[in-house]
Amino acid sequence: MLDLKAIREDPDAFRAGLARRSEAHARDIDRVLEADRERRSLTAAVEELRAEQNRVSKAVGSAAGDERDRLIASVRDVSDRLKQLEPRLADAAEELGGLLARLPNVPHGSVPVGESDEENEVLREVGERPSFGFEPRDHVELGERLRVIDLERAAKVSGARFAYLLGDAVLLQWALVRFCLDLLVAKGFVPVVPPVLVREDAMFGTGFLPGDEAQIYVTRDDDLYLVGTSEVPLAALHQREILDPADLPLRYVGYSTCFRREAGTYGKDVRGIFRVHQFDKVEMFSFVAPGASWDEHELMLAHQEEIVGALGLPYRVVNVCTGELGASAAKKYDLEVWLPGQGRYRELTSTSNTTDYQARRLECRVRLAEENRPVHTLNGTACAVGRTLIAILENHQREDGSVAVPEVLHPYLPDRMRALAPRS
RNA sequence: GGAGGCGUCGCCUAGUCUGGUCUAUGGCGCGGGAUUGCUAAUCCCGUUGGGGUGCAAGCCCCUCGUGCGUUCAAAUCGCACCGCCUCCGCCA
Repeated sequence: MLDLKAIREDPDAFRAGLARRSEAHARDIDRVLEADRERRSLTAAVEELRAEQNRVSKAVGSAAGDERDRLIASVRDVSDRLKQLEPRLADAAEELGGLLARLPNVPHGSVPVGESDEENEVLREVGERPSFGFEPRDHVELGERLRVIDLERAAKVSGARFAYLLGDAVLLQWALVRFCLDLLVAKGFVPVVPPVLVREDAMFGTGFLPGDEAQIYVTRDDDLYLVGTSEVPLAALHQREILDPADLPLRYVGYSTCFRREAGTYGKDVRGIFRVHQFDKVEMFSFVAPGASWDEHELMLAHQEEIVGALGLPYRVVNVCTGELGASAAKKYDLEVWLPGQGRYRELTSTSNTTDYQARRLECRVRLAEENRPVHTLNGTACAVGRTLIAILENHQREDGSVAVPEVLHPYLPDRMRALAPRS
C-alpha cells in the first residue's frame, strides 16, 4: 500500500514513479485523489453529525420530563440523517481502499524500465561456466539415471508439475537446508518453521491479494490459503504490531514447502522440476528501520551470492526491470544460475526490497520519536531446493552420469556421498 | 467432533446483571519533573491506536477481540465470526 498522505502532498511524484511500471497505474493516482476527496468530504459531514448526536444524547441522560422528550425528538432527526449518510461514507471508503489496494509499489530510480526479462539489467557474471568434454545431460535425464527424481509416478499420483524426490536427492536436500540455515543463523537470522496455510489478511498484507488469486491454492472449507513462499507467514509474523526501534533489524530465515498453481504457464518449463506446484525453500526475511532497507537489500544479495558461490555454481546478478517487479517490490535482484542442460541462465533466487509497502498493509510499525511509522521489509531466497538441485546436477555432472557434491555439503552427508553415482 | 468458560487503552484489573456524570477505575511498567548531600524513598504530570480539520494551539470522530443489529444513546443488550482456556472424544 502506498502512503495516501504522501500521494496527496505530491501526486506528480507518484504519477511519474508509477508511470515507469505502466501508464494505467499512473492514471490511477487521479482516481485515488478523487476518491480521497469524496471520502474526506463525507467524513467531515458524518463526523459533524456524530458530534451533534453525541452532544445531545449525553444531555438526554441528565434531562427529565418534557425537556428529555424534546431532546430525544431533536436528536432522532440527527440520527436519521446519519443513517442516510453513513452508507455513502462506507462506500467511498471502500472505493478508495480498493483503488489503493491495487496500486503497486513505486519502483526505485535505479530499476530499469522494461516489460520483460529481456530488459533486465545484467550487473555481473560470477564463476566459470563448466566446459564438458561430452554432451551435458539435463537434470531430468540425470535424475532418472541416478533414480532420484520420478516424474512419471508423480504425474500418476498428483498430476503434471509434481515430482517424487528419492534417495540421495533427499539427503542432498537436507544438507542444502542445513548448510543455509547454519550459515544464516551464524549471521543472526532466527530460524523459523512457519505455518503454510494462512488467512486472507496475510495474503493481502504481503501484496499477493488482490491480484494473484489465480496462482494461489485455497482450501475449500476453511478459507485458508496455501502460501507460495514463506515470505507470507514471515511478513505476517509481526502483523498489527508496533515494534521497538531497538529491536530492529529483525532477521528471520524460514524453511517451508511452497505451493503455486502456476496457472497460465502451460507451455513453459514443462520439463522436469524447474517449475512445479510444490517445492521447498529456505527464505530470508528482514524487518528494518525505514532508512535502512537499501543497505539491507545489498546485504541479502551478498548472502545469496555467498551461498551460490559456495556451491560452486556459475551465476549472474540481474537488476529486474519494472515490468517483472512484483506488486510489492520497489526493487528486485534475481540471481540467475547457469544451467548447462538448458544452455542459459535461469532464475535461482531473488531478493526484493518492498520498502514500507507490505508493512503498511500489515500494519507493522516502529515506534519512533516523532510518530509510529511502517517498517521496511525485505525478502530473499536463501535456497530454492528444487532449482538448486537442478543446478548442482547439471553443473557438477561427469561424463559417466555421476555428479560431484559440493564440498561445503560434505559435513552434512555420509562419506559415500562425495558424489552421486548412477546405479546400473 | 461434543460441552462449558473467557476476551477492557504494554501487563494485571474495576465496570457488563440494572444502557446515559465512562471524558473507562486502580495497580505495575515506562517517560518527564519536584524534593532529598549518593543509592533508595516520596510526590506531581504524562503514557492505546487510527482518522478528519487547522499555520498553530487546539477542536472533533472512531477504537473496550472483529463485524452487524436494537436504541436518541452500547464496554454494557442481541446475532454472527475470530481468538484463548477447561473437560470429554479422536489423533501424528
